[in-house]
Amino acid sequence: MDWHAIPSLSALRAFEATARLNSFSKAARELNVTHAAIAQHVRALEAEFSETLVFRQGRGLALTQAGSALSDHLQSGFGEIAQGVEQLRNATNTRPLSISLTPAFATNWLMPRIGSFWREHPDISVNLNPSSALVDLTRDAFDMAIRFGEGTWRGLDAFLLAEGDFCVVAHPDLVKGRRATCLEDVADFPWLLEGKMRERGALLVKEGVDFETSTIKMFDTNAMVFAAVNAKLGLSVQPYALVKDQIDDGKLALVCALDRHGLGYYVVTRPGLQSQNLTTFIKWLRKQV
Amino acid sequence: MDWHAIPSLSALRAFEATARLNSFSKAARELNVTHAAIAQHVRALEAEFSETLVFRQGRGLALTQAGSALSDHLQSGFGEIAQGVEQLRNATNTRPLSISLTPAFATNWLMPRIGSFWREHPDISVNLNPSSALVDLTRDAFDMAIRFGEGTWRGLDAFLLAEGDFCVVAHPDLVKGRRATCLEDVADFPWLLEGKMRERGALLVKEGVDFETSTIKMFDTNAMVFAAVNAKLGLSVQPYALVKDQIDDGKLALVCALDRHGLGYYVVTRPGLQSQNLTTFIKWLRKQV
DNA sequence: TTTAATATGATAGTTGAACTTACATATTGA
DNA sequence: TCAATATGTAAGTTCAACTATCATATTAAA
Repeated sequence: MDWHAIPSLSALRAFEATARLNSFSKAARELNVTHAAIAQHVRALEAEFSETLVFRQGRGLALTQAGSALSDHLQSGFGEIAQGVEQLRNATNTRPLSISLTPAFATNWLMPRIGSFWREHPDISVNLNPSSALVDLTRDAFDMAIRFGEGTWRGLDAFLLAEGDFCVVAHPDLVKGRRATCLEDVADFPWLLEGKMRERGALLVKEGVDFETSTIKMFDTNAMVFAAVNAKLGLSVQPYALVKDQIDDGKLALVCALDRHGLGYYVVTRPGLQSQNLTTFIKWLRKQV
Repeated sequence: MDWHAIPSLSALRAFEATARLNSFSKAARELNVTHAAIAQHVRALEAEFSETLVFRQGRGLALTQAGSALSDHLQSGFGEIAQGVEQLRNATNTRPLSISLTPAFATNWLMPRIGSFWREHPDISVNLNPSSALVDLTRDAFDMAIRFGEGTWRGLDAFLLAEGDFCVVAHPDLVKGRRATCLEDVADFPWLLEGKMRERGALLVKEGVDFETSTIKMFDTNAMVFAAVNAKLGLSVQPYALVKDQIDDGKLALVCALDRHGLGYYVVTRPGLQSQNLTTFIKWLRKQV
């Protein structure tokens, strides 16, 4: 593309409208300017090409051969551009919201609630991508992510969705008949830990748990830890937000809460303007907490 | 075409270059502006669409899916426009010069000289359209006309190419042995007149010719008048410019010159800029007189 | 023919989109 | 760690684009 060969795009736009409507005045009304602006542009084009493009015919204008030829190309070219712009606008409004989140948060927090969003906004489709891997919102075309952390991600906006305070939980049957309100009460139960989550182990050490004398069972995923807890195999450390629902329902027993440590689940977005659909979804999210 | 749906064309142009070159800096150099100007345009587009179009990748930039889709349309659209502009520029420089002139001037003045123009400018083709009818330079797509008259045509530029002084000519054989330097000397010869040219008859009356006592032969075209003169049938009134060459060659005899009356052959053009080829042709014309 | 409505023609004056300047920050390769 | 080369951002400037205005041209209806 040699941009030097192309005269003022505003002038070409003015001429395109003039050619299509056979009138400066009509073109001016379409482009929301005065007829003088249009006429100046068209005269400038004629000077640029040393070629008459339009001439007076009665009340309006008619195209010369040269003007007609140029107009054909302009209509086709600008049409293509308009189409591209149109497609982009449509795509922005109709494509599914793409959201990256951790599998545990998806399973234990979002899935039980997402039905309400779908009922309220049946026209907005949401594409949930559970993955522990960090993603680049821009490169991987996610509109939003829900991440566990301290709330600081370079170059991204984030706000706290749910506190990340950890707690110890067990199956109600397992601790039935026990006081089970502090760690000492359940010191004889095995610990069920996800292999990757070393920080949760460290947290327990800080709470006075002695791994030398405790039984420890490791699992690959948090989903397997939950399955083990439900099988009454032992105790698990989980963010309170993830297990609150099941505790309230009596499906899990809360053994004890651990100290706050400043972590939490954050809604992470790209800075700047957000699509209407994303704004709607985030508003809904805030209503859930 | 709904121009309201299309954002700033300058911004689209900036984005097109950015997308093609994967760099603000390169786009800026191509468009002869600073990188800041390009960046502002692209950011404005992103805000307009609420959609990221480019993101940093190493030293340069990469396109998002949305950016890539838009870029495709823009390249195609702007390409079409560039092509139209290019064709128009080429057409202006390569299409034949189209010139309207009177048949008599073409035959008697221009044709004997045009060979020299073709030799000097073999690349410029000239389309001569002999016609007595007045033409609209713009509507009929003529670059230029040569017309006989007073030099004032509304809305058109004109300059005098050759004086239009009339003279009386005859075949040399016809007036051989006569003094033939004034009208009285040849009062007994017939007048050969073109039917339409009543003003030339009026001119003769003003010169003292008595049509009551003279023989008059009328012809439909000036070419037939010339043929009749060459057949030694009588006298003819012609603009001096048209017969000067033949008088100099001895092919015609000049009987007498008539009074000046302010008419002449004019080069008539549209006001404003002229194509290079037309300028060249007009320059050559002036050299011939 | 006159008048009213609606065009284009032309130009001096105004304005804001586009641009430059300037400095900060980020990435890469030597 | 430094030099080279990007992008990020904001304040300030400028000129292309636009408006306002008046003149002129065309058409249709009175």
